[in-house]
Amino acid sequence: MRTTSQLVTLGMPDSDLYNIRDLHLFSAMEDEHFQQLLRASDVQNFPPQIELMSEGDPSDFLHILLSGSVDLFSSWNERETSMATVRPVSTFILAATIKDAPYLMSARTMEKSRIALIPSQDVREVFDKDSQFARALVGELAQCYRGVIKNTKDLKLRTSLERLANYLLRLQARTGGAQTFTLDAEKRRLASVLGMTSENLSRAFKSLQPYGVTVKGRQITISNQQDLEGFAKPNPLIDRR
Amino acid sequence: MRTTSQLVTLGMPDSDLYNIRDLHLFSAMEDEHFQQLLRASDVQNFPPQIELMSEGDPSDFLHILLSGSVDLFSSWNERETSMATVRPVSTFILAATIKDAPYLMSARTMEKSRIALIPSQDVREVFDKDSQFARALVGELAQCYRGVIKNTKDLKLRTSLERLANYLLRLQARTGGAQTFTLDAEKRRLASVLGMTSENLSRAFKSLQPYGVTVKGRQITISNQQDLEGFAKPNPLIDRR
DNA sequence: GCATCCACTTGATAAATGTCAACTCCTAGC
DNA sequence: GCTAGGAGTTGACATTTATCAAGTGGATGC
Repeated sequence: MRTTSQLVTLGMPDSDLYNIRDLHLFSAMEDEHFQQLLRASDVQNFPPQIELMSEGDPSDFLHILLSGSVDLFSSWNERETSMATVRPVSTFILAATIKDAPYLMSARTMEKSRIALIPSQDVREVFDKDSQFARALVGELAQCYRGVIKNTKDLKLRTSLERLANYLLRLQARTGGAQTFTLDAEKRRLASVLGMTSENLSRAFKSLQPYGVTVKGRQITISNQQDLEGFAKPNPLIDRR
Repeated sequence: MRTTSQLVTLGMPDSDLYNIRDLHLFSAMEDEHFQQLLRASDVQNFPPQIELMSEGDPSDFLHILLSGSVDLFSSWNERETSMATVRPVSTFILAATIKDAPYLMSARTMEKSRIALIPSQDVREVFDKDSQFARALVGELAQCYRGVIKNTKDLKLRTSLERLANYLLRLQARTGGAQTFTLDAEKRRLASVLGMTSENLSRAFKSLQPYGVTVKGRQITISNQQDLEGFAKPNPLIDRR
């Protein structure tokens, strides 16, 4: 009987293995299949600002971000927008891998990042023979789908100011709920994520001052929680992530 | 051995059964499991403009639209937006059913509609024991996910005029590619789907006249395909549906 | 055939958002 | 410490989009 710890012989540090195995996506699958995935896979370190893939490329690898952070973005007609931020430990471009379809988004490292690459071919093979893995994929994809739907509601139902206010409330909750917390990205990226320009974001922060929002560099303080929530009107069907 | 045609005893017309069984989602699953789903299910006819579910409701039933059409929409803070149109034969609110989570969207019939309702509980039970069904779910959800991502790119990267132009090109392709074709919904719904107001849509149609678009009621004519495509710059990573 | 209704359109105006250019301020590197 | 570069900000202005109010026109019903 093999155990996960023996897989260290594959050249991947134990901690990486455990982190991956602990992902909901991989936790229930058969050990042998998990090993098949890892045998074929590769862990690489990337410097910041490296483009990992371009939209339209064939999806050769399922990516798992082990440390660092990755920006998923998309372009059309000389314009570019940030679609999402990937934080460790999680997979990305799962749907393209499964459907054997081209990537819909490009990806670049935002900081020094450690990424496991699993050949899409192997993911699909294991998907065909490991029904526990297939079931985990269903949960993962349903979750992703609902996340994107929430994002669409945010975009279509709210102004940029309202999106910012709700973003701050979500970030605050995610980082522990303290009055003061720190933005997790450059402001220009935040602007792009929220679907606005840097200039507009800058002004939006000012417009939130009357609701008790103070900005100092990347540090945000919400001095009047009630006030901001009264304006933002957060809604679990949009904001619970 | 039971065959699908014997299921007529369940009270559902043969044609409905075949239509459902033919959906990619149900085509590979075991017959016995398919029967379990149908035994518990119910087919109902709804008049137009009936609200089938409200966002936030627990997801008690997987819905399958057999005929008619359904509008999926969402509200926040007195505002409302159309998220998608369901056309037969297809399922909707699959992700909520699978995750046993509240609906993220509301649904209403746009015309007289025939809908099969399968208790979510049964869908999840069959999902647990039928791995072919689980695999089909993966494909379906990945497809849905990619669809919403494309929609997000459309919203974030294009102006409303560009969205309309590309929408017309997609609709034209979907309805056979002829120069003249017919809008499949009221203009005010189309406006909402495209994330704009009726008034703005009306003006947008006018702005497309120089590119050879003529509008007469619901009938659209694209007299200069090249010209319109030159403006719309359709892209498979956004527009191929 | 006429009245009514309702989707759609149009015009005037306001609000939201983007663009461009100049400027501030911080920081990395020498 | 000084300088260069870049993120962020600000102001002036343009564009896009929404809002409100008043039409128009086609379909329906009596």
